[in-house]
Amino acid sequence: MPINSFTDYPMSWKPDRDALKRPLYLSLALLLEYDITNGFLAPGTKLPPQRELADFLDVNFTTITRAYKVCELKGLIYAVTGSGTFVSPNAARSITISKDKISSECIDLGFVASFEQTNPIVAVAAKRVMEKSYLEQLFDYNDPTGKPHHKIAGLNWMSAFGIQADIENMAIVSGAQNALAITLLALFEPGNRIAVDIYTYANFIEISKMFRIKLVPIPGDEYGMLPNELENQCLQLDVHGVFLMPSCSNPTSVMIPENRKKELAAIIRKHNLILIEDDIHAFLTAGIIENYGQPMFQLLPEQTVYICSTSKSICSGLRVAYIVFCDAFKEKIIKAIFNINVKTSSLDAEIITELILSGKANAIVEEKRQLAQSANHLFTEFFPRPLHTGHPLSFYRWIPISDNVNASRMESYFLNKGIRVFHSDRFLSGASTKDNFLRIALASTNSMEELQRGLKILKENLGKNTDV
Amino acid sequence: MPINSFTDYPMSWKPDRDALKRPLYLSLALLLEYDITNGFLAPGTKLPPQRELADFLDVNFTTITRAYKVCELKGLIYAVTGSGTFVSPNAARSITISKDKISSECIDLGFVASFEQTNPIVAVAAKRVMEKSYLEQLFDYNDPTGKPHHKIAGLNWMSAFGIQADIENMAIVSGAQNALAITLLALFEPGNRIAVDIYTYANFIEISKMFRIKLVPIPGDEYGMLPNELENQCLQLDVHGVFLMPSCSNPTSVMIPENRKKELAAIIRKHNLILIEDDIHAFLTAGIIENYGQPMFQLLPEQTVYICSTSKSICSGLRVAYIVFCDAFKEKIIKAIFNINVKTSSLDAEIITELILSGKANAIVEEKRQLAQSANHLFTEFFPRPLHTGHPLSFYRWIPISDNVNASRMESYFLNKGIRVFHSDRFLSGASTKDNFLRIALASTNSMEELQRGLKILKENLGKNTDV
DNA sequence: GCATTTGTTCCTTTACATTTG
DNA sequence: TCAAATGTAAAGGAACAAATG
Repeated sequence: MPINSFTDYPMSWKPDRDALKRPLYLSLALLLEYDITNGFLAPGTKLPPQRELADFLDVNFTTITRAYKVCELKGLIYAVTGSGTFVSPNAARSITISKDKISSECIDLGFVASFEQTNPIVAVAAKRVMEKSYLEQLFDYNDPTGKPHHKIAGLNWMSAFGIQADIENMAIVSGAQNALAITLLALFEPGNRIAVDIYTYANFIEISKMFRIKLVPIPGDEYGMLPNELENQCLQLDVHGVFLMPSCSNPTSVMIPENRKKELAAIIRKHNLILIEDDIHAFLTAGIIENYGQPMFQLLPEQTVYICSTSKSICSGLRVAYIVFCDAFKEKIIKAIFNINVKTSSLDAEIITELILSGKANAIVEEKRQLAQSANHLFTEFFPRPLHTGHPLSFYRWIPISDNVNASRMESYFLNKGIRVFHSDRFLSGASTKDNFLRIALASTNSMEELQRGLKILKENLGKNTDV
Repeated sequence: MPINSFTDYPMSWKPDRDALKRPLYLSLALLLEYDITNGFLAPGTKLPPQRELADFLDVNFTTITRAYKVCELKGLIYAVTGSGTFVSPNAARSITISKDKISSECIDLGFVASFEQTNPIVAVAAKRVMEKSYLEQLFDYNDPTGKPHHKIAGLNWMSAFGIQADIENMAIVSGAQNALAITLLALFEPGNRIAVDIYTYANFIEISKMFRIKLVPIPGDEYGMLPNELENQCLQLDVHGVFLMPSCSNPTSVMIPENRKKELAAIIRKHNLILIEDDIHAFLTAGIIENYGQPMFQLLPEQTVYICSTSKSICSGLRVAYIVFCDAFKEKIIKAIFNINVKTSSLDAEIITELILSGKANAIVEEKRQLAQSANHLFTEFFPRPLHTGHPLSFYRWIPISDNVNASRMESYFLNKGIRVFHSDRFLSGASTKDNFLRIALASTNSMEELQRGLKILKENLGKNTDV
């Protein structure tokens, strides 16, 4: 029975006792989900402590634990022992980022495309593929993990980034996101934990939610995730994996230097984590950036799933990525590939292969690099101060902002001004922070002129958007 | 403390008490998984009852419940209230079916391909696509759910099967299996139950396991799933969905007649299930088979996810399927598409579209139908008696066998004889049965002559494979 | 620095439903 | 027909761990 009085300290959430049906915990979880998705409980709201709410509802406190857990696995709330339970920053909305649904008058500085101006080169390669004597063999079920010459071309391509692997330890999949889905399905289970940067790839956050995998946010500095912070979490929690983009993290554009990679690798090895290394930006880094060494896969080949997509470097529409793994992961990953994809289109893989073998892929990369350089140069003209560290050729920039309205309103405000930008809350893997940033995509406009117009709008309206 | 004596009635599984660590249930689940995957516990073995094992290990019986549940969600075991807990038929091996890993001397009557002899027509269409003025636009991130003209062609294609839908209620995905993965991820949660035929599509069983979705086997007859059996299960359990292939079930080749569809639809409506309708064989049925009416989607548009792959009908290597859904499912499905695929290759979709709009897709279908007719005709020459009912143009046949050795040994036996066939155990959604069948693929050989050789080997060796 | 607050984990208790004989 | 066997589901209890003040 209730023993406290709640009149003096009203609880942030008072579910209707009479609305509860058996099973109590599910009924309660549904009520909570309803109130969050309908905006009655704003992001960041502290929910009543388990024992207090249990007292109020006259149930055992572990019933509240269960109800809260259902919502936590859906990503609606998060809990911190000692502090309380809070509504997630992105609880009420999907943060999935895609090219869909944006008005044509709007300049897109949100979604990160890949300087699509290079696609005429792809068209030429596609036409050359049509002359192949074995063209028809690209249209059947054979070679579900990739034809041997596709795989060899992939290994060849990745060797420039420092990857040494055998044809037996790789497969062709349909893009980096597809590779992440496959990896999570193959090697993780619902309830497993993966360590990530505090700000990380939004679609990785979303797919983790969908697979009921918990993310453990690890603080970082200008050189990336902090090894001792990772170690702390591993000592406290049962962490199964870690997700990193060492060549150029998304969204922060942080590049992890070699010594930091080694420190992180030591922790990852010590705690036997599975490292998911998304190296989609390798082509902007390996052989380009001074002192760049090698992917972390080479440091931890037995514990790493290395993902190398060609979407950003070669062609975004063909959906081809390479996934590299050790023998221990092989069977599980290939099974997941069969169950999610059956196979990746051999035609798409053939065109990518043609581009690689003919050297045109390198020409594309060179052109994209120059476009990236120009775009970054343009960006620094608008935002000259050293607002950030990060990769000099990044396809996006990460800027701190003083505006402190909520993320949705911020994004809407800029949409109304004619540009789409993404607020840092979209990329939050855990609790809200005081800091606010914007991620500005540089690779998605049709021209530098359009990018310039977009950046102008951004600069003119930054800082004007502050609540009380 | 233990109160019974176990010497007289030895338990089928006696885990080592001292090997248990805390948490007990996880430790126990791991032991069980190890003993099953390493063959110490054969498929079909009855495990000790929860209370008996609890007594033996001196723990509470719900601790056993939890340990068993972990293994059940992994598909290793299944439990029947009142009867006991049993090792699953396919616990120790992956039943995922793919084109991978088969020696080249072997005639493949296992994996169901799609009479790949029609692929030269696809090659011609691919070349024509290269002449399109908008070719380059097929290589970017745009239109992640499909370009409008791709979708319109898809609706056009499906209209021949009786589908009426709006362009807003469909998307292009990368094949039927991909569509199933997307549907399960979008609309179901771990622990949910989906009703299926006792024998069902093996890769659906596998992906359900991976997503921790429980399958509820429903008995059927020559006209498909029995409505009253479905109703019974819905009354007893919380069933969330049902998976059907009404045009031609895999592996049984059963075609559901119109009145049965209506009866099933009534139950599905009454219990508000989500129907997953895999209509990959529509092209062999709609407009071909007498008295064929329409897909179940048209009976239950608000509750059905309709999946129409072009892999079997047009081209297997291009990985294009259409997925049709109501408004209520739309947001979730599109989010799942973004998180698993980002998008499907627009080039692949364009080639399929070209084939459809030029009428060549119909020519391919006509050729495949004729090949299917020849193959079925050949089959009946070898197996003349009415061994089965089922679709007359099916790409595979389902035959009862008297041989009663276990599934793996049976398949190995035939592999040694030079043909690959699949035993019915691969397709079991639940408990083992006394009956044994083989699924014989007719659409995977390079020629009718090769099929004939394969069927000859099959016939010569059937029935010779019986233990004791 | 330690008591308090708060969340986590897992085992136990209780009630119940189905199958079998 | 009904009791026994067997599995299922939810909620309670107890011990623990982290963060707070």
